[in-house]
Amino acid sequence: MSDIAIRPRKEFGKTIAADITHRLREEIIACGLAPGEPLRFDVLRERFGASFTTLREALTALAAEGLVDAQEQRGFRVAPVSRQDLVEVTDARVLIEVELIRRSIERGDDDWEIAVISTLHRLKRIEQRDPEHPLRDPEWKIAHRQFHQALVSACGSATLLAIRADLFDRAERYRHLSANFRPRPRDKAGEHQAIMQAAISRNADLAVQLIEAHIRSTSDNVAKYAGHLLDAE
Amino acid sequence: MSDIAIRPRKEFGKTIAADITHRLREEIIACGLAPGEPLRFDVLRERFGASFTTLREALTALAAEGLVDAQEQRGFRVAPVSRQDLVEVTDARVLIEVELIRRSIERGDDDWEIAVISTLHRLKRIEQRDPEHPLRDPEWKIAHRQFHQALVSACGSATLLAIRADLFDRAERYRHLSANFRPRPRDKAGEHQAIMQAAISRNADLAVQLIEAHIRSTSDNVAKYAGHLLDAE
DNA sequence: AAAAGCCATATTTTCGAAAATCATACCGTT
DNA sequence: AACGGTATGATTTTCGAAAATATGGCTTTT
Repeated sequence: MSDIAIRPRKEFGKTIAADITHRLREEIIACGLAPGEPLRFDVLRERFGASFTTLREALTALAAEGLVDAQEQRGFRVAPVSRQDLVEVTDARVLIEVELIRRSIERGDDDWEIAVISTLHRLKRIEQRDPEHPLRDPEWKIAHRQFHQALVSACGSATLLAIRADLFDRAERYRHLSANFRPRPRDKAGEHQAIMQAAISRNADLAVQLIEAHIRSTSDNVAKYAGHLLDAE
Repeated sequence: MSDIAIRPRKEFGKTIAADITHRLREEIIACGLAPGEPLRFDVLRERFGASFTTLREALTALAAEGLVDAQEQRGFRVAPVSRQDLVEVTDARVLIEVELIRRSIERGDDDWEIAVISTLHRLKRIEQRDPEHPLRDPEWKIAHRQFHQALVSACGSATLLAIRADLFDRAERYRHLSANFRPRPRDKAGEHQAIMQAAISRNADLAVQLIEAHIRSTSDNVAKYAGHLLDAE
């Protein structure tokens, strides 16, 4: 009976390094670690309970994803934010997401349609619980991510999906950055619904147009409500 | 006088991990480490003279670039090659490179033009030395990379340039893979010249068309002459 | 003979100490 | 006071031993 409720030191089957990478990623995206903040090993060691080298491995991986900034011989810090970076991430997302939506609409089968519909359904359910502050709900975040993931999942390119995933994470961090200052969410539910319908009805041009507007308006909102955080560096 | 000719254990100002990452990357691209080959720490330790954890950090970084395949609890191996992966890399390169060429042509200033012209000039000079086997010449590889880099350097997006660089490396590995079986290089010099002229004369449509043909014909050549290496896995 | 369990060995993964490097404060000189 | 150099403490980076995990062969059982 002694082993009840002992939290496992890592997820099953994973290395500690992979687990730390995951936890650090989530924390950076959620801005629990502020942009530009130095990531000192003493602090991380205490917070995550891992050794120097394991942490170093995790930070190296996150640096490749663009969430951490590695400064040779001077340690790591959370990747800074800036208007320029926000614009770059947004443009890159549009370029790639538009292409992947087209390919998915062209290639998607029944399973794809089901995935799109069901992930949207779950997202709506969760939104009904707390319509005011969806971003604060971890489940909403997951469901939102999964819906967008489902939309492009039939594109057929693991390579582009991996790139897309990294950009999505970087964009999500910006959303979190502005979440505390944004008066109230716009009608995302309606936008998601429209995107889903365009995709399922195989109207690629419309779906692409809606997705681009969706991405850009999210980005514009960040620039509008978190602008003061993007300039001061 | 005792310190003459002692090779420094690392490049100036860099960490050992960054140095090892660089050397491993070059070796994988050049197929000195074969696709799919297991990367055991004993062997790497001897070959690169670094410790477990330093090597691990390098391998983690290369895994994020798609040159190394990390298998949880079962070590690392050189990323395998396949027809599917070649197609994905090629398509992704076309998508991104086309966009970056357009942006560079639109935004490039005098310095950009000079960089394009001078990197092409150097490339041609090197090609004259050994017109038969350019890929075996390390200087040609560098010059070739720099010419293509110069073409897109004015695009204004560090984010997309970083993605492009990773894809370029992955594609270059496939070129090396087929280099030993390819009878003789096609007229790359002429293609590069035409691309340069289209770019400098700000003919975006033509430049894009030429770049896409350039990338795809290179990929087709790999599939043609290294096909036997892409299926057997 | 095939499958399942078990042990021994090979290999990866993690750790904290030690070395290397950087940042800062101090001191002497101009 | 300003500057340059140097010592000191803080922090990162590297290392090889030790722990954890996987692999392959051997034995036993069905």
